[in-house]
Amino acid sequence: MTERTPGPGGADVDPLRTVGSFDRLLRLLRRLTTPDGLSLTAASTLYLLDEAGAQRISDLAVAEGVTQPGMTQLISRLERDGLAHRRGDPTDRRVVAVEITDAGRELVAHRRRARADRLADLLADVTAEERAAIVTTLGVLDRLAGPPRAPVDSGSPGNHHTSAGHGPTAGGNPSVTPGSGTR
Amino acid sequence: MTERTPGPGGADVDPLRTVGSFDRLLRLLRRLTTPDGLSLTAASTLYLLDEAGAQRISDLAVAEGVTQPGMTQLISRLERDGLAHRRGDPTDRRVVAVEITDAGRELVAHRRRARADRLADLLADVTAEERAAIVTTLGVLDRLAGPPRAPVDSGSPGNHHTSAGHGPTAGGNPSVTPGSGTR
DNA sequence: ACACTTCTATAAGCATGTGATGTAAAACGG
DNA sequence: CCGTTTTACATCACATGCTTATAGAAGTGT
Repeated sequence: MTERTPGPGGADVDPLRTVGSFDRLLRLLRRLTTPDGLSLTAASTLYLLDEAGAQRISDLAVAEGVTQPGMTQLISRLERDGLAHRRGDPTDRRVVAVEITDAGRELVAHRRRARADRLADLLADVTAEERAAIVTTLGVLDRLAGPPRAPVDSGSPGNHHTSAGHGPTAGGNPSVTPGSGTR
Repeated sequence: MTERTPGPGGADVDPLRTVGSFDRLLRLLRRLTTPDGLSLTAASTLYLLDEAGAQRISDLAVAEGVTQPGMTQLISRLERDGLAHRRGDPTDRRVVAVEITDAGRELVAHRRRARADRLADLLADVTAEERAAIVTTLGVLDRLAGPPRAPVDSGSPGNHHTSAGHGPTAGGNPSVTPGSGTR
């Protein structure tokens, strides 16, 4: 409420100021990582398994943006901890379907609750108006984070990537196949 | 707990839905990590050095939420890469003042620009209304992420107007002294 | 002078990621 | 049907970035 943003059509987010906030956000996020001993990737993977059901390793790797060996190892760790397990696919014996276990589901649920509580706490200090703004912002984030956003060349050339060089999204496509392709 | 039903007929943030968005945000963030080879902590530390000037190692450790040895090592890496350097403090020869170098400053500036550009790109797909909402949200974040600067033990009693009772800051206080871990 | 504290460094270990390779199963081509 | 290629996963060697435990040097108090 302190800052009444100018009306529609006008002024904008000041990128520099925004970047500052972004830094602080990152610092904040780094802190609330894994209250329960799961890495970000591990947690995210578990969530995915919980929501979308069994998945093959390479798909998980793509979804989480890590390499296939990385995902293999992550799954091994999850399996070791009893949160997921491998199940062979009878129709194609190369693939491994990874499933979340009951323990995993429980952990996910617990985490989710804890996080919701925490958020609720934080939101207690926030006015209704601000809350509305947050809801809107989250919607935007959903939009931006949801679809992988078609890469550069597929269509309109007007899309200039400023930081083209080594895209931050460079990791964006770690390419699941390390050895076989590039080279 | 924290049955935060926002009172006066305001728009409500549904914690569960919010948590979902939060997950997606995390996934997004993990991807845009370090386009230029810096870890989150390294980047954050550099920013701090850039903004606040020379700092002693233990202060940096507290500020970044890592242990003192961790910070010592991080500084060694930054030094190795020419982004920061140690400078002895003549008045107290135990301490080491860490300073950012010109190269470090340059990198920070570059990163900041790149990030601003990227943000600008993203914001291109956002309506003015949504932008306003984002600005408001960022303000909230600043408020929430900014002050909690006074963790537990340091100094003045009665200082804790922070989230004393219910420690949502769960992992939040690694504390510079190693011995105090939960576990 | 001596014990105590403070600040940094070093050592050893763990978790998590990468790239290069190995290997079995499936898909293709003749 | 057999050989080659592709696909899907695993394994190995290594790098990073943390952690705890501990050492050691420099201030402080008595």
